[in-house]
Amino acid sequence: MELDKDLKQFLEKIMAFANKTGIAYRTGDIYGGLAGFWDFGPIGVEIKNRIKDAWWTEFVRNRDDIVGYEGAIITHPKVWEASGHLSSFTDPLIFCEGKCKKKHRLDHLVEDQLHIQSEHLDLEGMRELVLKEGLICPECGGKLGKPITFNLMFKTQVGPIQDSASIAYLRPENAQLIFSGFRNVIDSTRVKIPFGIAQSGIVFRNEISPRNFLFRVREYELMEFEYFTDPQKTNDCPVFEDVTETQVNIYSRKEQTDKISDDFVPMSIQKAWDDQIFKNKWQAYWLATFNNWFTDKMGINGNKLRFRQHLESELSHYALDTWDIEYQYNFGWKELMGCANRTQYDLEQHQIHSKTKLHFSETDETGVKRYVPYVVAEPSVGLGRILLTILADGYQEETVNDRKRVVLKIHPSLAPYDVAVFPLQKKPQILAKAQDIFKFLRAQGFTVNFDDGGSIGKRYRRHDEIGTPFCVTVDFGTLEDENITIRDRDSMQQTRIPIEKLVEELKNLRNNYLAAKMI
RNA sequence: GCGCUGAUAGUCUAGUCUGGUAGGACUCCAGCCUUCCAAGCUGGCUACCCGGGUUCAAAUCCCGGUCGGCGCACCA
Repeated sequence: MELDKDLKQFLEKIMAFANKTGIAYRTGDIYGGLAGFWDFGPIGVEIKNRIKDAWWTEFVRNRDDIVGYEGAIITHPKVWEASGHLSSFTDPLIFCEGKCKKKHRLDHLVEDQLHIQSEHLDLEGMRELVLKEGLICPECGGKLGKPITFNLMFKTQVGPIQDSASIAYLRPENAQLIFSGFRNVIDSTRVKIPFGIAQSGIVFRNEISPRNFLFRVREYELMEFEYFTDPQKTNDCPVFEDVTETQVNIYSRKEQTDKISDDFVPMSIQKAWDDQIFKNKWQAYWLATFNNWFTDKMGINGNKLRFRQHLESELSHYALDTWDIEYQYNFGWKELMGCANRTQYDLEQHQIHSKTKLHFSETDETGVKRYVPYVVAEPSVGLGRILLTILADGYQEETVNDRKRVVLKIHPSLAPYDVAVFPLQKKPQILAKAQDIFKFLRAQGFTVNFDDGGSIGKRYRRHDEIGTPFCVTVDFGTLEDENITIRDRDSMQQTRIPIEKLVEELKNLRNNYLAAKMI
């Protein structure tokens, strides 16, 4: 059976599937749900934790140049003042109640139509002007409604007294915790430039319109790091060789604005660098490294990934150049990961606002050198988006014996269970033997599920659906010869091996999963 | 946030127009049977998104809200 993943309904199918299998549910479901917020169920939390662990292992534990950090969710308000988030995100808006229903910046309307400065007016002041001066919608001449203040940040108060001094914000990104904690990290550890500081944590954004299941949400876990270099050596990337051969799909500004080519171009990282498509070598390195991590460790189809450069008009206030790695969802090519070159902007801002020196000192042959480090790359990826991508990419429907088989073909290292153990029959000796193997595998560090419910076929299907890569079945023969059957999720092939080789075999199968798939 | 549209068990759905005992399939649970790919039989659990209104009577009609989808807008 061919499953058309481009269909508009595909994501709804994934949502129903995730709900049914215990991956994700609407939060407060019994009360009707809350838009933009999701709970993760028993299966979802396992997959999620494995993705997170894979990220941390790859980019923190297994690297000499990146250290970890974990900042507070409710953040010192000055942090957002310094970063520019506070001033950039309190736009007063007003809606047209006439024909066009469009939204307008109220401060701009007041300035344009009345030619007065709006800077010192609050929302109420501007509202009075609208009524007094009879301002109308500049689009269609319709009546204007009640104005609102739009801020992307969730606000809260700290302590029992509610006044302006008690206002604090839930962080909309982890990055500012890293920047505001930068001084402490360089003072308390022996990091050497170039290096990165990584953080995985929950962030909050009061999105106007949450959409597409786990894709656009108001609370999510962001895994990101800031990679700092000497501002004079932003292109000194000694590990660039590791990625030069990597083949990626490039969708640069040129492809997006040229009428002639409005499609991405496949090429190697080396060629992209030679053709000056990237402005910074480290940024190219990190994008390529993540591309490989998505395909090799997350098992995501590389043909559905592309590198899209932000247009000038899209760039954030702090960014010199930003590239997204996009995935081709059924609802279009959308950002899976962003990687901005944030320059020295943030550290310099915090240096000014905090009156604390945020420079790095190092000694070389020419003497002592001091500088504010330069963030060449900030690879930033939402955990929920990876989970969604893995579900969308791995969900398959096949026809087996005229019946539908739903199988989640996710990388074995991300599956909620490493292996399931079944007794072929509920006979006491077989049950006991299966229990022994179950306990043995668990003691060996595998995440194991024991299932003796219903028929053997039903158990295989149940585990196909949640992505369990291997099932081990104990039968009468096992009692005689100590052999069991390993059944492979994707191919449904069965192999009979001795119990003593089981652990080794499971590890081999898991480690060679992608290579075996290629053949 | 605006416009259009929808919401019935864990899942898929019938019933809504035309108000009158909410039905089926799959899943799940128990039992029997069977024993390497969702087999069969019997039994069981579980639902009209929420709040008002109209009515003798509302899943059904009306109003408001919530949540989803699509489009627009938004996405530093």
